Amino acid sequence: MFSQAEENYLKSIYALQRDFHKNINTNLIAEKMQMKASSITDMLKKLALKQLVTYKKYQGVQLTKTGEKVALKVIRKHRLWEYFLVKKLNYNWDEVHEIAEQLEHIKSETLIDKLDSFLKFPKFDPHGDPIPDKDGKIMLIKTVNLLKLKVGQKGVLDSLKDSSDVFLKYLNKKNLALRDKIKVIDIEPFDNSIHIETRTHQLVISKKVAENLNIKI
Amino acid sequence: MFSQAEENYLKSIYALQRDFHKNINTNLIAEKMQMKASSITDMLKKLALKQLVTYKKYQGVQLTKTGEKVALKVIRKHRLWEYFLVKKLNYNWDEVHEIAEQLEHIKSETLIDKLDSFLKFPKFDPHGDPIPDKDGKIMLIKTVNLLKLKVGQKGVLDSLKDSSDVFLKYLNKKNLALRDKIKVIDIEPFDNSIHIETRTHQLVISKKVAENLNIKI
DNA sequence: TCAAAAATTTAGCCATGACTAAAAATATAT
DNA sequence: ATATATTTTTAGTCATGGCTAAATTTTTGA
Repeated sequence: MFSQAEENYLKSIYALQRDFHKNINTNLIAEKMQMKASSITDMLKKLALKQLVTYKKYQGVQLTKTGEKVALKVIRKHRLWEYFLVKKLNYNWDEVHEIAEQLEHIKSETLIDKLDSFLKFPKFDPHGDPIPDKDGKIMLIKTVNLLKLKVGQKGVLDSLKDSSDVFLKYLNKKNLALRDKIKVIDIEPFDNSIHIETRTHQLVISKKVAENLNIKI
Repeated sequence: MFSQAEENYLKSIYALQRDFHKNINTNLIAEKMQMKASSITDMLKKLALKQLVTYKKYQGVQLTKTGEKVALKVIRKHRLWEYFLVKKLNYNWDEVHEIAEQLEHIKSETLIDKLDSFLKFPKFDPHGDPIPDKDGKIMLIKTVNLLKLKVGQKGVLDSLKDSSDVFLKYLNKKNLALRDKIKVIDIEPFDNSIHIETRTHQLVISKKVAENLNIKI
């Protein structure tokens, strides 16, 4: 139906839309996908022709209803495969992204629902992200990033903005895991670094780290 | 490392070599892969450059040691994924080929060995074909095709030459399964059709069917 | 408001891997 | 032995999806 390249564009645009809630521009997509802006323009024209995005020259893009449905299907596949890799094949959460990037493009009408059933219909992937159901319905948990908390406030680490292996390895090293209770002890005005406390230990994290931690209050 | 296209060529050449035990020519590959001979020539040149086959113009090809190793890795992946699809996701044996054709190209140093371990190191795929181990060693079972049996001779249906879904559905319909005991009751000289008997029933199969059934005596 | 900067698009190129049609080499049959 | 048939290769085309460099449009700031 759609090529791997097309699916990857839709997925990226979907993610950017969720983060920025506005028309997504060429450079943003280029940066996210680590490609050149001219390549993006080319593809946006093709996606527009196929009615997967609405695109007006120089005005950025938006997914159409169809485009969003396709994106959600790819995301569903990605997250179910990640769950499979971690829960059944004993991978660590920081090892599965690359492989799931490939598996998400396997074409079959039935495969992903059978996998879903085999896995007993998990609701969240190993990074805390919700898995869309077979109708593309996705459970949106309300979270804020840790930067928004004030001194003394508490919350639970729910999911991550960045799920790259470097970031995941950082969290491993610092002994931070999903579902950990986190309390803000102090905020350093000079560099916005944050002193936090968990059930087991205390540590200082940088602004950059904090903005990638989604907290449920 | 290698593209899907390259891997598919190597796999096809491997299969043809196993069937014909000689240099494999362009047309044979073209027919097996359902492509035009000119496309085959193009790719053979590329594979030769990468030392995956030895190729002399107009003389056909042979896999090199490396080429064979790559082919066996792809076959290992294909068969393990087929086993997974049938045993874990409850697919029927006639539904898994297409999906495994895609899954066999997933790139990862560790995935297939973890899958192998998860599946408890199966030795045969759902069509009775041996699964190469992680060193590419493959168990070769000595079989003959059913055409070779004489009236009165008995054997066990071990595996299939053709594993296409049409043929598998035929076997389902006729109630023939791997490991069935088969006895030749009569051979019709006019069209070489064969009257056979299993533990449960009798039937007549055509020459074409018979030559695709591998029998262990 | 308008010149410079930034963002975006266009034009043209490249690799991969398919194709057709024509040319060349090999095999076959009288 | 050689003409014909068959097989294989070559040459040139196409689609996909990247790229660079240049042109164009939009945004920004004095």
